[in-house]
Amino acid sequence: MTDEVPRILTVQRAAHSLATPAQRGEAEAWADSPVALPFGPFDPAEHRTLELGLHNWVEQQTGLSLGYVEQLYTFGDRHRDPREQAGGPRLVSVGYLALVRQVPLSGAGEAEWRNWYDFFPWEDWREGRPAIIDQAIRPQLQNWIAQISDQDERQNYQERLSIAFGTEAAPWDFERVLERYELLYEAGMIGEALRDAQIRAAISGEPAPQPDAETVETAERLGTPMALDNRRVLATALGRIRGKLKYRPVVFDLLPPTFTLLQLQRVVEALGGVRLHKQNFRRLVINGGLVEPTGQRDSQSRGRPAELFRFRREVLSERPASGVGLPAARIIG
Amino acid sequence: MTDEVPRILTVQRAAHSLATPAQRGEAEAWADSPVALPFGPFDPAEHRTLELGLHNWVEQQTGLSLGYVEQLYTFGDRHRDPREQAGGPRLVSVGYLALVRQVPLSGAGEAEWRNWYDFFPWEDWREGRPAIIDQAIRPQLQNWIAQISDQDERQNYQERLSIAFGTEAAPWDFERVLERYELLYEAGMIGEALRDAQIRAAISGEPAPQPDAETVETAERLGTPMALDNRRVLATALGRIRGKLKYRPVVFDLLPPTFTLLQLQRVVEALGGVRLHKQNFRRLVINGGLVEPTGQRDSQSRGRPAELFRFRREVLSERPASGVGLPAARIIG
DNA sequence: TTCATATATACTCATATTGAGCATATTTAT
DNA sequence: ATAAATATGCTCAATATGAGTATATATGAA
Repeated sequence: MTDEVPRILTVQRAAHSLATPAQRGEAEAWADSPVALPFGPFDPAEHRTLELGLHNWVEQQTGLSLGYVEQLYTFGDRHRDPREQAGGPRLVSVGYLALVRQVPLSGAGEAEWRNWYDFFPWEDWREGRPAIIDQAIRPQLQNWIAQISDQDERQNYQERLSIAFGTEAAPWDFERVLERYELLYEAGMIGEALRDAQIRAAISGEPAPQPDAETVETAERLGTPMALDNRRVLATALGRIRGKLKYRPVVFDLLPPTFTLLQLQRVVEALGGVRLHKQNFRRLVINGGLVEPTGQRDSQSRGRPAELFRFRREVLSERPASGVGLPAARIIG
Repeated sequence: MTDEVPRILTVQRAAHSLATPAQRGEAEAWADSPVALPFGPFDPAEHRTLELGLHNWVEQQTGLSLGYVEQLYTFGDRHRDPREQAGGPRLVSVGYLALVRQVPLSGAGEAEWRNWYDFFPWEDWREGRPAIIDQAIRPQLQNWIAQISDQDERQNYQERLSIAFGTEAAPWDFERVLERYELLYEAGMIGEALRDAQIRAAISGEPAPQPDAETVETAERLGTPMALDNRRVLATALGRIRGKLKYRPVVFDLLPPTFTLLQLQRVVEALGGVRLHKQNFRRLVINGGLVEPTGQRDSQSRGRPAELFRFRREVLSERPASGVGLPAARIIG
């Protein structure tokens, strides 16, 4: 986080992952989306666990030491990397989500912090419902679904649309980041979808599809494309972290040891993509025992100085993780 | 589920996973825990996605067609399989959780349905707090922690104990299945821990450790051991499904198309390992729009016949997934 | 010095949700 | 006819949540 911008660490191109220089050259020809998530090969001989491999790799490449680390998902679909179709190896990636305080990068030099919402412009509701949703996303998705010939399939997509993007009756669910991304991809509205169509055509020798101007323009408005399926991985991460925000104290790894409640709130808001009610947020974290006052106050700010708080680790052993999961141990007749 | 018993599908031994007959023979010598989760090698050439590989494999081996499927976790630690230390290949497993209605098994014949709580006797609180917790688990864990020499490490384990098994003040958290299992393993109280110690000694040529009688007896009371780290995988699954119970309608894949509310409640209770308040459960699922009445009634039962309900799919598009995740789309000043 | 503005903090109040129990309805077994 | 078992309906207190009002304490400009 810097100011109120949630950032992700990106590297410049995917080509590093490839084993041989020959493959690398081949990849660069296709790499019209040079922005990628940091990654590295897993070396079974060297790394005792997957997570240690991750730590080592990130430390070495970026100088960062990771705080909270959580395994996200393992991606193994064919054609995640179009080179596979041309006889390349099958790529299976184990994605991790890690939270770090932003620091200057000392790594190989191609790493960069980028605004998370550059990749998902429709996910940031802090300034209100993003206009692009009703201007482009909903109508174009609706059109795309309408022209599906198979009745069952059409109905299925209609339901997915309702679930992912909400309806009049149903609100927007901030955790369904992946569902939204996948719909946009399948509808061919996302940059990666256009790119992958080109690649498939090139490989199979068919003529390259020519998307019309509106399609291209929409794709550009729908954020920065990434290498391979990295944006899907990133969508998974955003959904996951949003899901955890409220019932596991994960955000504290993004804050200094002491902080004001407004700072804390801003981090939560940035990740959640929503504005929260300030007084209620205060009540929640204080009464919930998540933080405790230090007695010191912050001097930097404009108005009345805010008290500095710290995270209360004890909360971990005090209350069950899920605010509303299964009921606490109680036996009822 | 049969009656009120949640069941998992097991196969008879782990040896099938091995590539060559030679390795297989070697494995059988070590396989003193023949109960394993069903599994199979992933064949990149044949399987378009990991999940399709899973479906094919299970269908072919057991005749089951899977309903709800969810990726659990990818396990890649060294020495998940002790053979690795003797130069065997590194094993990385992608675990999946699938829900199916119990049907007769038509597969290779070694598959079997087993009570989930045979492997985690301390997780089933439906008949009250399991006695083993206070008779054996807590005191022996406490002893083990007390004899740790390093101060920081001891304190860390003490905190993990509080979080995993609760304290006077803090209730038992039904979702922390994995944390509990891992503590028991690290403390050497679980069958697999004893087995792995033997294997490590055999490989390194050291004399085999001789656990005392109490240790062996406790391990036996702590449930059936499984091959490799399969019980850890299973613990992950139980924790995951418990976490999802309350805010995603996953249980319906374990029920027939229509069911009584008590049937539904029994399934939730079996997985959660708790008894629930009947009237409140009814209120929850009806008012929550999860189910709708069919107008028909059940005739089998003893007392007043219960109405048959069905799952309301529409609920998926009506309300945000998380009962209490991030707030619904609302912008507040 | 004074006041407008910004921020922090405290408190109120209506509404919704949850935990627990009581009461009634409808069936089967004896 | 009655006891036992189960289903269903309703109440009530406690707690949590959403939204707002009120007060406190700082900065910066007039």
